[in-house]
Amino acid sequence: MRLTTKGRYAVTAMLDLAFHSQTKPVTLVEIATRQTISLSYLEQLFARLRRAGMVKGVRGPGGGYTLCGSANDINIADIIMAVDERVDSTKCGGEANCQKHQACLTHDLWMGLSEQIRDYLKSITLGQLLEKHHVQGVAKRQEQDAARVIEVHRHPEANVSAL
Amino acid sequence: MRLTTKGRYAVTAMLDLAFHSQTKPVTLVEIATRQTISLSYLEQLFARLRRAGMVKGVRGPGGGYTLCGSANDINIADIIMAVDERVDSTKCGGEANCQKHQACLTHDLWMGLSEQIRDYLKSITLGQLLEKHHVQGVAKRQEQDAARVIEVHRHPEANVSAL
DNA sequence: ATAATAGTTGACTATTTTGCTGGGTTAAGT
DNA sequence: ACTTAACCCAGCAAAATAGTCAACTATTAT
Repeated sequence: MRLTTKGRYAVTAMLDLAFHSQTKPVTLVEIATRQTISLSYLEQLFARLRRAGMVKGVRGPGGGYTLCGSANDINIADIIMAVDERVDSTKCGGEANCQKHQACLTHDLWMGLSEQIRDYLKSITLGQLLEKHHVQGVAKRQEQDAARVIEVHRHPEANVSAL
Repeated sequence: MRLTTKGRYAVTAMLDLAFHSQTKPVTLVEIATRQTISLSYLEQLFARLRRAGMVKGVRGPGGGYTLCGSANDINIADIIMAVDERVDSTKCGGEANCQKHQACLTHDLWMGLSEQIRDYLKSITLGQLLEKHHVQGVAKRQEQDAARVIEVHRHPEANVSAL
């Protein structure tokens, strides 16, 4: 399991998609502008995500991408692995032909850790993240509201609508 | 929090160090040969680890590196962050000047996830990994012993010492 | 039919990271 | 003095990352 900016881009885009594709397909152009990711880079990422069966492309006017299935059925580990292009990740790929015992020991340790991380990310779904964020968002808005109440007392003209 | 091969090298080297520096300092040459990492790359990694206060260098003959403190006090997240050279990691670095609300929302989501991963890795120490591995190692050896018993019955000449 | 939309593909470039080489200098033990 | 090692650089080649460009194909609204 590797965590790079590439995976972050993919997760971010999928989050955006999950958030906006409730009613209609979302175009990559929208995601690109919202998330400030280059369109063509998104195209590459979504090509992999589509091949992994996580999103579905809808052609023609009004088209775009939608999630395949519910946001609650899509976990973070799968997204990252879909775009990450697994490359053996070890020099002695689990083979028994590795003479260097010590190397294999620590190598085993790392693999175990990596697996733990993967399991962990597998237990987190897009739906959970959105849900969690929703809660946080509400909390944050409440904070801001409270701050605005205080602020209004000093600068009554600053009472702008925040959303 | 990023997980790359660089971090893996660092964790691997630290595991090796924790395992072998019980009595005396361990030279980078030893680690390099055991873990098949280039000496100069190790030097770079250990320069950072030293600056982070995780290892102590001892010069001169009989010198090498030792852990600063117990293996139970060194967690994985700190090792990775020490070598990883934090580079802002976000375009709108938490600033309030980011107009793109939507971008910040999903960005927040990712940051939250990243933090969860970091907390998770912070909860795992070198000592725990070594301990865990020790248990696994014993179990694996027992498996192999059992397999050898079976094997001996078929090919008595294959009774080589495995360790 | 045809134009518009939008995905598909592949090649191509710039930048960054990675892993490594080799040259030193400095401190400490013999 | 001499050796052993940490320590410190400057640079470098290969790979990965991030992004670009352009031609192409499939779908659908009109």
